[in-house]
Amino acid sequence: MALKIKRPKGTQDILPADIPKWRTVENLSGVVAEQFGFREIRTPVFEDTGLFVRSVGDTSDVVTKEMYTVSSKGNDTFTLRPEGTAGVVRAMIENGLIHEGAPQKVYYIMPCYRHERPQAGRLREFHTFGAEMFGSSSPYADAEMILMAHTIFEKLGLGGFIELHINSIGCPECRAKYREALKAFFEPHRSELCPTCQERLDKNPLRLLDCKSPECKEIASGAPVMLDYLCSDCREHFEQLKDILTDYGVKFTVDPKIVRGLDYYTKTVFEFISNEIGAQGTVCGGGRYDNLVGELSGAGVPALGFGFGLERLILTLENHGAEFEEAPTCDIYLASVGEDSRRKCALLADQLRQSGFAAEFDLVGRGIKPQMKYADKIGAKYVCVIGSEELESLKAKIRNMSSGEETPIALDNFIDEFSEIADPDGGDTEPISHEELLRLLGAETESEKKE
RNA sequence: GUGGAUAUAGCGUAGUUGGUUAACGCGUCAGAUUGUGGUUCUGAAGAUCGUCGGUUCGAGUCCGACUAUCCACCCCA
Repeated sequence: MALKIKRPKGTQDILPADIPKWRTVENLSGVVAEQFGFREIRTPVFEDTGLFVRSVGDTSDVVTKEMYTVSSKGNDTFTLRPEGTAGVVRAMIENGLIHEGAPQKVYYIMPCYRHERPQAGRLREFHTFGAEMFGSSSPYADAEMILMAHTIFEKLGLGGFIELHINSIGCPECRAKYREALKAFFEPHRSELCPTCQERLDKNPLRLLDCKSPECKEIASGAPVMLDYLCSDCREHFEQLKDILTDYGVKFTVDPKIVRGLDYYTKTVFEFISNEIGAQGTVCGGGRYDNLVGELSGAGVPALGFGFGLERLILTLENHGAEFEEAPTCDIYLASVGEDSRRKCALLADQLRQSGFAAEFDLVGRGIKPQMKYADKIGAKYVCVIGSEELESLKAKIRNMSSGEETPIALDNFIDEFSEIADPDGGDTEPISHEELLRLLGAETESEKKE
């Protein structure tokens, strides 16, 4: 009986046909990040459990019920990272990079893991693009991060479909005052709140604000607003940020309900929201976390960052009819008739590849006609049939599969002659470069505007 | 953890008020005169109808349980 092995719940296979859209998003994000002066960083998939408990917060849902934690030999416990920031901050501290010249700017693309019930736009293994900046407390840094995310979405053609919401949750001082004000406001309504909100009232009153139960919403509608409690420093920071964004022409909505579920945020928090991919509309989230580096290392280094979910971004992209085609790679298919000719095809394919071409030949023992069909299906640019006649005369024909045109070619000078036929301009087989990709996408968005 | 929906060949679907060999499209494979693609035509392979149990002379079709998936709550990317 065949074993039925299924992929774990909440995971996804990314198939060859899906790769073009993934590469588009990954490459474009990387190009933009590097334009902003960010360099790529890669950190381990698992970290010491304590790192997440201390950074994400020991009362957060992520830490209390969504982590994949394993115990290692000995007494150590490790956790599959539920988000990217903590590990990156740890790496920056551990490798001394936070002491290099400020600002330090890094970006990353990494899988993350959270044990939740899967649904549209929510997986147990998901991929994030993230960027973090260390050493600047200027609101220009906040704007820089937001502008960078904004630029990526614009370049992907999603400008009109993703909205930016921003808020400030203040520093520990003014937030503490606000928290007291919230408690004072909700306390009289305690019995009317939903059970989870009753708990929140004691543990994290801020979270009361984005409860979706109608009763809580109703009560919360009259609650005090964080923005009214900001200290002068935090208020000034937020005002400047709004001005800078306005200068950039980046549209935003001030949304006092954004509080974020990760404990390390201070001052600026923001989300980019797509309203067409189901209930999980937050494509991108981020903010400032000025105290996290200090809590983990003692060094007072202000920092901020953001992350977006590649799956959610791709969902948004697909919902707007963006098409991603697989680019055919095969330059030449060598069709064989019989074993002697197949041997010749195999050797020729090897030489072609060494000369930089993508070459294929029959590996399953098909007849000539099915081989032609196969060559057509994989999008081979050229086909050469090599049978007994060609082996004797040493002469064959190269067929251009899109035009049907045939050109004679000598088997004993195959590589050179094929290079001239297929490669008159001197080389086009390189994978697409970042610069090229950016140019292509830039050109596309411009032409779209004209239309 | 809590709700709701769904479960038929590799994929997408049809299967009327339960009735004999479960249908169609795509895909796969093979042919349509001698060694040649994209169209068309013909044919073939491929399904214990999610699993287990029940009702019935008879169940893909009704009932129950289980499992899985999806959607939503929650949370967040």
